[in-house]
Amino acid sequence: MTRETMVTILEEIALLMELKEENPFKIKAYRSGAETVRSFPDDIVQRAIDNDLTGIKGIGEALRDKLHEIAVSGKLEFHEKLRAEFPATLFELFDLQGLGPKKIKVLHRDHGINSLADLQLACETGKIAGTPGFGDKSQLNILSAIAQKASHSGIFRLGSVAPIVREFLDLLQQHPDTLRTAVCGSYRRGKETVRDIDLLVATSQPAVLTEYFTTFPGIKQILAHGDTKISVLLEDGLQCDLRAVTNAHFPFALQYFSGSKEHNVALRQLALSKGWSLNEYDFSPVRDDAQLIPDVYEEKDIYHALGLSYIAPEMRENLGEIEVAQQGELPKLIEIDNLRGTFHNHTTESDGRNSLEEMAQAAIDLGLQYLGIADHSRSSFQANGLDEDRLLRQVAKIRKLNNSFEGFQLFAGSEVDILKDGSLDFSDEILCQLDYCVASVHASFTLSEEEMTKRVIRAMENEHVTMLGHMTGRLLLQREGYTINHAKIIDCAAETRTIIELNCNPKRLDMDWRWWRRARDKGVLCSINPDAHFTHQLQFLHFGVIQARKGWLRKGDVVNTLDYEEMSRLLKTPKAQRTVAADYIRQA
DNA sequence: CTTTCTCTAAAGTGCACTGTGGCCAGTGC
Repeated sequence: MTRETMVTILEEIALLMELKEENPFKIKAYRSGAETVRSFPDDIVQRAIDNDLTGIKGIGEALRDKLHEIAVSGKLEFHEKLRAEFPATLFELFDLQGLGPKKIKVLHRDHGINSLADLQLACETGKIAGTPGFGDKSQLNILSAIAQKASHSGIFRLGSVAPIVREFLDLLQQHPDTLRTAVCGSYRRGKETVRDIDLLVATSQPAVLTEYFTTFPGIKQILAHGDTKISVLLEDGLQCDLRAVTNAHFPFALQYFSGSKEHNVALRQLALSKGWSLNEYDFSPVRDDAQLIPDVYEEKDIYHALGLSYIAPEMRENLGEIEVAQQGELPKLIEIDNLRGTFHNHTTESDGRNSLEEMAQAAIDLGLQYLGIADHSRSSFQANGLDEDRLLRQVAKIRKLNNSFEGFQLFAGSEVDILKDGSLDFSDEILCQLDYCVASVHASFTLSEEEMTKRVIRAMENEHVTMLGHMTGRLLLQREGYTINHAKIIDCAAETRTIIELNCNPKRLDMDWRWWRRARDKGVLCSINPDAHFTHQLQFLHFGVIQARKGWLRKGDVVNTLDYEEMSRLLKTPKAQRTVAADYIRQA
């Protein structure tokens, strides 16, 4: 019995109750109960077994008894009965944009739709249009939502595969015949989404290692199993390949399988110019006048042999990195250790799940010198946004709490909504009482590109807007971002000295890495922000640093590498005069 | 279903957008 089982059952009950159109507050109670269980800072399973849940906020009499039943027996009769009323495949429909419980219920009841496949067929044959509440447009929208979902199948977010990669590398490392291990592919390059995991192991016993790999947890199906390569499908549909090579071939295999394909093609051309061919095993001479091939022990030796400085995997997209490496002018990329603090974090005051004090302690534990709090503003009702009174009380609380820290400080801020017309959710009189402010779009996503760009530019022109939050609002593999003219926003950020956030939530990673080089070259500063709603989400910083590296950012391009004193000074400087601060950080 | 300065009773995020159907209902944030 695990905590996850308890959470899953409660969440499924909520979904089923939605289909049955139960009292919405009842449904909400199950959802919040699930969230409480998920983030409970103690052994909730044991507490449930002992029936010791009384007094936990969000868990009343009914949930207490149900959780006890789950913890003791592994299942819940109430849940099983509820589940028997609907086919399990009906849940697939909840992933479709635009379909909620009410519409799904109608589709199920009036059309016998039980699965995604049923729905697609019904739409394609024109059976849905004409149903009360559905017209031609709805039918088309459903089809495009289905296509959208299909286009995401087999693709995974960097953040969701990271734990599996860590676990598998660890298991490989434990084997006595393992010499070296590495993860390659798009994961190593830090792409925001990946299609598979490519693992590599150096060993003199390749067949033993590929056999060992079959015992790894979570494998659903073995797609191919040879002596040096094995390919498996994991339970969630993610494909994972392992290649076992000799220690001598390891650097070449690592380089080759890390890609990108385009980067490797360019590299091979470079090798040819020296009279060598390059593949996943080694360099070999292809002409009589070939230059002498140097020894290769590590991946960097390959780059050096080709007359290049070592190119970090994140940069290997053939976007100019080879030319720059030839000139020996590769940027020294930012590293996680360079960060001194971070902004844009939530607490229980809005929709975060940890208190101000817990968030501060977590930041201290990570070794940060400062943490910026930025709870939602009043217009974000869905996120329990703060009104002026609550915000000012929070500011006062932060000021008081700051007296109790040594070598650490909180910055009081707000994630203020950018309203439809580009005005802000709080007046300047309120904003000027904060240490900083992140401005973000949370509603009216469907404006035209021109209107959206104008809207955001108006917000950035405000003296109190320190930084722009998640540039496009995208949710990777889930929702397209709103359309906005990145180039114009970047220009405006440079002009107004507004910092642009690199939101590290693995679902967002927004602004996209493809734009950062341009921003950097215009002199725009980046703030790597976790958008943490839990203490453990401060660890998202790790993903943000990888994206920053993909965007060629250096320590000096990232504002939260400044120490507390420098950061404090920068925030107190009027925006127009921050040129100096920006130059200063650049030299640092 | 849970909480509560109405504690055996009532209140519990509110607005914008879309499409449909006739001025509303469902969805998403």
